[in-house]
Parts: sequence; C-alpha cells; structure tokens
Amino acid sequence: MGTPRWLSQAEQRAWRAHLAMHKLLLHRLDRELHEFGLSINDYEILVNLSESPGRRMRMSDLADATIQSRSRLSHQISRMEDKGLVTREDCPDDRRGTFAVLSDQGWETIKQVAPHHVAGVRQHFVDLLTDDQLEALEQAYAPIVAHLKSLR
Amino acid sequence: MGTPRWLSQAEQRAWRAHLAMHKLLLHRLDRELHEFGLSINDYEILVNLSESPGRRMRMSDLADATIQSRSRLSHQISRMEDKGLVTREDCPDDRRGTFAVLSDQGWETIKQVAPHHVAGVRQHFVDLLTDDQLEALEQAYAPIVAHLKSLR
DNA sequence: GCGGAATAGTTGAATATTCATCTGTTGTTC
DNA sequence: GAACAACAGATGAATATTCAACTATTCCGC
Repeated sequence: MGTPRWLSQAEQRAWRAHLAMHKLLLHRLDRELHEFGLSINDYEILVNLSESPGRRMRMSDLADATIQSRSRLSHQISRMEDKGLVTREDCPDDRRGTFAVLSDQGWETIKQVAPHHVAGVRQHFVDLLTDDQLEALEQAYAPIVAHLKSLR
Repeated sequence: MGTPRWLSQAEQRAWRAHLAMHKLLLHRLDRELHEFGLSINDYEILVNLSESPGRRMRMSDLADATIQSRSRLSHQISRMEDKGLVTREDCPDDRRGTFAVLSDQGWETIKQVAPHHVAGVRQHFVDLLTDDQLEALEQAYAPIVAHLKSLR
C-alpha cells in the first residue's frame, strides 16, 4: 500500500455523520418496534411479504430483498414461525424451494404496527429533511447501491 | 392513531435507499476488515482509542463515542483484551472507573489496517460522491443526529 | 458525616448472528 | 440417462448482542 489518501476533514465529518446517524436512528426505531413485540428485522420481513403477491416469497428472494444470508434468514423465519407471524410452505415448482408466507396474525400485526413505525420514520428522519434533501439523498445513494450490489 | 401519513413514493425511495446502502456498505467494509482479523466494531474502538490522549478512554466515554451500551462495550473490550489489542487499567481518580487502553499490538494493528480500511471507505462511498454531495449529506444528517441524541 | 440516589462497570443467561457443513434437488454435459 | 456441478435451504456449534441483575463507588441533601 503506497501513501494512503486519508480522508479530508470534510469527508471525515460526512462519513462519521452517516455512521452516527444510522446507528442512532436504527436503535431508536428498533426500540419503538419492541413495544409491539417486533424487532426491526421482523418488521422488514413482514413488509416484504405483505407487499408480495400471495403474501409469500421464496426464501432466497427474501434473503436478497432484505440483504442477509440465507442462513440468517432461515433462523429468523424459524423464530417468526414460533411467534406465529409466518409459516413455511413447500414450493410446488421446485422441490428444493420453500416459501415464507405471511400468516393472518402476521398480517394483522403489520396492519397494526405500520402506522406507528411510519410515524417514527417521519419523526426521526423524513420530516427532518426537505424534499430536496431527500431527493439528493436518493440520487447520491442509488449509484452506491448499484456499485455494492455488483460486488457481491 | 388517526389516519397515518404514509410515505410518498419519493420519501420511500429515499428511505429505502438509505437502508439498503448502509447494509451493503457495512457488510462490505466488515468483510474487508476480516482479512486482517478485525470486525468493524473492533476497528471503531481502535480508532477512538488511537485518537485519544494517552491512547485510552474511560469505558463510558467510549461507549458513548461508539454509540453502544456499556454492557456490550464491556464484552467487546474483553474479547479485544483476549486478542491482545487493548488492556484495562484502573482509573486513579474515580475508583469505580476503568480505562480501555490501546496496547502496542493494537497500535501496530491499526497503523497497518487503517490505510486499507480508508481505501475501502473511499472506494465504496466517499469517492462515489461529489464534494457537494458529501457536504449536503453532513448538513442533512447533523440535525438528525442532534435530534436523536436528545432522545436518549 | 449519614443515608439514599445516581453512576461506572461487570456478569451470566437468553437471544441473535455467523460460519462451516450437510441434505436434497435441479441443470448440464457427454 | 449417468455423472457431476450448482442451487435452495436447513442445521448446529461458535461467536456476538441484549437484557436484567449485581457490586462497588461517588454524589447530594440534610
């Protein structure tokens, strides 16, 4: 490694602001969801399933959508099964495959919780930014997401 | 809860872009650090200690600086002690207190690893953004950080 | 200077995540 | 259609994180 290009003051401030903001925000949202017996990971699964046709997704697709390993998802779904939020169903087309399916109780849960969670996202993030800032943020992040996805 | 104010399409895109970007980015940086036997959490501790006078910090200050619980930090420092990266020392002023202190090995480790990590931060984040975007990002996030810190 | 509240930090059990490995398919090539 | 690589997912052990006590000090009001 030659002489490293250290971060400038401004770059460092931006990078550290991002890290701090994210940690604080996720911690807060997770804490708020805990009042409803959900973790932020539970919630993310519920959202993905609730938005999918048949309220179901293949395990691998769900793992990709939530950006986590198949193993982790498998454990996560097992826990959510225990809580009655989802069930597993065999995939008829591909006998290796499994669907994670939103249960009725899972559906009722997300219907009840979503308004509170969205309020939290607004209160602690969206409503603290202008429309322009949100637009800029998406513009800035889209290429980074694409870059990082290409590396996987 | 009255009629919830759902997120607009644009708000949702920005919010989800943030979540996806962060997960992918941290996962990638963590993976790169693993080649040097460090987790991203180890690294963050090492940076904080290396920048502090006497290469040491009180446990509580370090917990605040890295935004984690005292319990979690305590376990983390124990693991890093086992790896030889840090040591604990009693605080002479306050007999309840403990310092986490960077060991010589910890110092050598961060000196060696930092250039690689910074290169990663550049490659996957900083260099994909313009100076204006970085500036905007810091401007946008500073008030959110302040807001969230006030809630703790 | 006494007594209770707050602070600093640790501990161990419960829970969650990672990592390597394993079992069945499915797809491909000859 | 047999052989073998790739894929989908699950499993269990190792590691990490959370949560609820717990100990030992220090602070504060009287």
